[in-house]
Amino acid sequence: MGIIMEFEGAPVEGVGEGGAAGDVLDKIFNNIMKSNSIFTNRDALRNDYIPDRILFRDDEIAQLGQMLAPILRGNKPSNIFLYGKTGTGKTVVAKYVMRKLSERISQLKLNTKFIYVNARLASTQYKVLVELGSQLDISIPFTGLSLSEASSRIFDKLRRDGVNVVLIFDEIDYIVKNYDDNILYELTRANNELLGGNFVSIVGISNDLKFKEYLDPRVLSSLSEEEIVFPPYTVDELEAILRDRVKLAFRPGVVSEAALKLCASLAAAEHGDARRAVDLLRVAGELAEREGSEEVSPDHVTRASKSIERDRTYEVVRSLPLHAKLILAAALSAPDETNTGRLYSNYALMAKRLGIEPLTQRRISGILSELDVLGIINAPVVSSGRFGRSKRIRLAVPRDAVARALREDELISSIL
DNA sequence: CCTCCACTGGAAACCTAGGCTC
DNA sequence: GAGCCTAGGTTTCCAGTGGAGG
Repeated sequence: MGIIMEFEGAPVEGVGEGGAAGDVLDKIFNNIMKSNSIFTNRDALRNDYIPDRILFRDDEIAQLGQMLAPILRGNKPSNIFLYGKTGTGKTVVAKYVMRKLSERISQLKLNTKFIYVNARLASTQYKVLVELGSQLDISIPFTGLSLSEASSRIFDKLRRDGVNVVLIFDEIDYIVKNYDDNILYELTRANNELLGGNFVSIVGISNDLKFKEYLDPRVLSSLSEEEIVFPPYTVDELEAILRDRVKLAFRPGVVSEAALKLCASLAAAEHGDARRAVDLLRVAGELAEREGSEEVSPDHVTRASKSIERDRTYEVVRSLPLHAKLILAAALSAPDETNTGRLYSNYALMAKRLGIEPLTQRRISGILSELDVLGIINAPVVSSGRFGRSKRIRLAVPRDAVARALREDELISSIL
């Protein structure tokens, strides 16, 4: 297994072989080592950071704590369902409560484990079970087993070891929409199989408020025995949250009041998304630091906002499967707006030129819908009357970011 | 009000990689 | 090691459809 090195941010230019390179590197390293970094604790701005106190979520924390408290007596808590839009604190609250409870559990020497699985990363039912297994030290081959075989291996092990599990299942809507709710059924059913007082409880987290409509009624009734709804943050709340993080992450006085307010209002415009607010702050800070600025200004925030979008696009496109990339390559070389048929023939041509067998139009239509969901393209179905019905396709992200990510792929870069 | 295009999107069949059984 | 099984991706088949132009 190789080591993949990733460089974040702007490429370092002018570093070649020979004498000058050392000087450049020395300069970079010295800058980093200088103790007067504007950051004091950059980690406090990472999006997996869980602060010691979470603002404006006291009720939700209390509710979740209350619902999960039975595990301290070794009893099974209800299955719980958390929902609210992105960046409303669902994940952070869940992880926070999980951390606090874990402390108690280890004091009491209870055999209960918390497991966190994100369904966007473990994107198929089978992968969810593999992930679940790996966190419980049960090795499940990445293919070859049936879902029920894989889940009974997990249950067997839990029963043998007498382990209770609270599964925090983030972005649970992802698997349910793409497949059906088999594993959810398997998992909620687990308690009947696990005799002897063991339990598996699920804390499901969803961004999609309508997600429940996709669920089988049997699963729904057992999955959402309890629910907590997370409202979006207001601008004032976002400001307070940022102010809190600024204290943790930056040297005093570095972040200007105007910059902070701008972060808050930009994020508030996107349905009160705290994650976005903190991301903006972090990237703005990194920009400021890289430029050797002593202050994070509103200008840094504005530029951060653009750079975040580019980075996201770049990351998403880069990790796409080959044919999805080819479709984007075809879309890049097409006019701004096109439709399925035209894009398909363009794509098929490119594929053949690369010696790749093109997928069928039916499949491409499906991939286009997936790209639409990812937000890379915009592809609503429109009817042009006599001229048929098709997807109206246009890129929804900056062209240059897509192009940069595609050029990374050796095969595709050869025809761009 | 009807027609008919260029697809869409559901359903089923098929393919592949890999584990399991004997 | 042959033969069987499954999940997930793809192909095949096809009925269904919104609305501009007649």
